[in-house]
Amino acid sequence: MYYILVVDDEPSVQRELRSLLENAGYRADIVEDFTCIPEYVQKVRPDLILLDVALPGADGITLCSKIRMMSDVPIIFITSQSSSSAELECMMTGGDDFIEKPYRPAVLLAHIAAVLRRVSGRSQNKVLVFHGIVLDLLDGTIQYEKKKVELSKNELHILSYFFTHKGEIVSREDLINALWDNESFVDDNTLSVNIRRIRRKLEDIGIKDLIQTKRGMGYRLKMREREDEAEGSL
Amino acid sequence: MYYILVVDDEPSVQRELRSLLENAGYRADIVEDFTCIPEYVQKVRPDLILLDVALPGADGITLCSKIRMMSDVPIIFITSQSSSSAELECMMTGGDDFIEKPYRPAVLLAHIAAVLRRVSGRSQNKVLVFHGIVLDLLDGTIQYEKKKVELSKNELHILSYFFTHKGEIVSREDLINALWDNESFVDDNTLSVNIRRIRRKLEDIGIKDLIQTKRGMGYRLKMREREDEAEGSL
DNA sequence: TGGATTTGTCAAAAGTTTTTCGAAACTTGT
DNA sequence: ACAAGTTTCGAAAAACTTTTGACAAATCCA
Repeated sequence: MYYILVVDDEPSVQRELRSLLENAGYRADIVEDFTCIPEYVQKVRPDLILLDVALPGADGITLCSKIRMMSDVPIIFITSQSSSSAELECMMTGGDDFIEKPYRPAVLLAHIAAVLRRVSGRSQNKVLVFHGIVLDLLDGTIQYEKKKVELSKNELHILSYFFTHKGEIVSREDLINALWDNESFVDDNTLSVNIRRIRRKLEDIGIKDLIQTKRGMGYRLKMREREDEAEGSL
Repeated sequence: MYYILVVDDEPSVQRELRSLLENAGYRADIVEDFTCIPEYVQKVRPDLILLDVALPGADGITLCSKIRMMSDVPIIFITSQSSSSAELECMMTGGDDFIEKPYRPAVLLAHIAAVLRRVSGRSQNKVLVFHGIVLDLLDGTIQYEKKKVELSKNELHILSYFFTHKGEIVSREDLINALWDNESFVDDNTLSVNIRRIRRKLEDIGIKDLIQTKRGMGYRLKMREREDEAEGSL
């Protein structure tokens, strides 16, 4: 799970970014004490920094160059006043990307994912997120609030099917077709057992009742009341 | 000297970009035959691609995804009509950056430099590091805390594949393709044996459980869990 | 050429995951 | 409350994948 540091002074932006990032499966942290950010960065070692260009007291560009003296962490600048000379300065100071407000949340996430992809040595990030539950397709794991379990091939396959059909009722038949592509005549019960094993693993990490059964129809990922449209990262 | 491929159909833009890039110390090359760009990229191996989103015949986004199927080269999109959904699509398809026309030349150069700075760390690096384990590609050795072993060709190849796909599940098939690029029909078990030999050597220098097997899916470099309380040493 | 190293193959063993089975638990309609 | 149909559950068998050791083939290097 990637750890992103947000450096911005406006409370509304802070909240907005935090929820956006966390819903996209990142761990987000807000810094407010701008004076000792470079030291802080060195201490907590984030995977990426979102840095507001205009900060009260210190400006983002000097901050960036100070951070650069001690760390190579990727930095994405965020700015409200779009000026190409500001952009130039940001990029020359060691910034990795530059995004203007207002931005579409999904676009910001896409840029973050692109930078992280380059830096991490991982290829494309393939993560599906649902209510803070992070299903990592490359990794074959599912994570919820710091707890993580390994998934087997079937389990991963089933869960990814659910995560790409959030909230829909998925019929047993659909699942069976998705898993056992050709007709290999699996007992209908086989699916039940696979579901049960998934549910057990989910409980191990504190998720219960995620997969609901709709008797006679199939299964469904539980929709929670708090329904914010979070765009997943790539 | 970095080698940049420009994919754009307008002669004026071509000239402009060529002179801009060459004056900045890059080697620039213009492609016009859009149909076989992926193959061309694979052949000439540029360090970066500037890709116009709107091309006659083929669009930049499909082109990008085709290139991505065979190469990890950084791609910067250039567009004349600024649309956030186009930007989103570009970034999700594997693009590294997105720049709108009209741009200030210096800004474009700054973005190019930023992307190259990130990538150069990877392609030019002759050593790959992971959790204090140092894989020396030139030397053909792997080292961990003063202890070092020599690796054979296969072993080096496999390990470097893992080290460039940290934490991902790498399928046996991928590994086999990476090692025996032409179809020489190696026994599937051959890979297992090579893995075992690597594991044995790793154990000799005190590394155990680095290569995990995900049954039915492949292998994976063990990712360290991020510790929550960052114990910084200032 | 000859010896050492690396690489590929085989078949048996070890280990996991997946499937199957029957019984229990649950829903729904009458 | 009962019957009929679904779904869950635990345990054991089955199926499958990977590991292992031994050996042969291929390659490398003096």
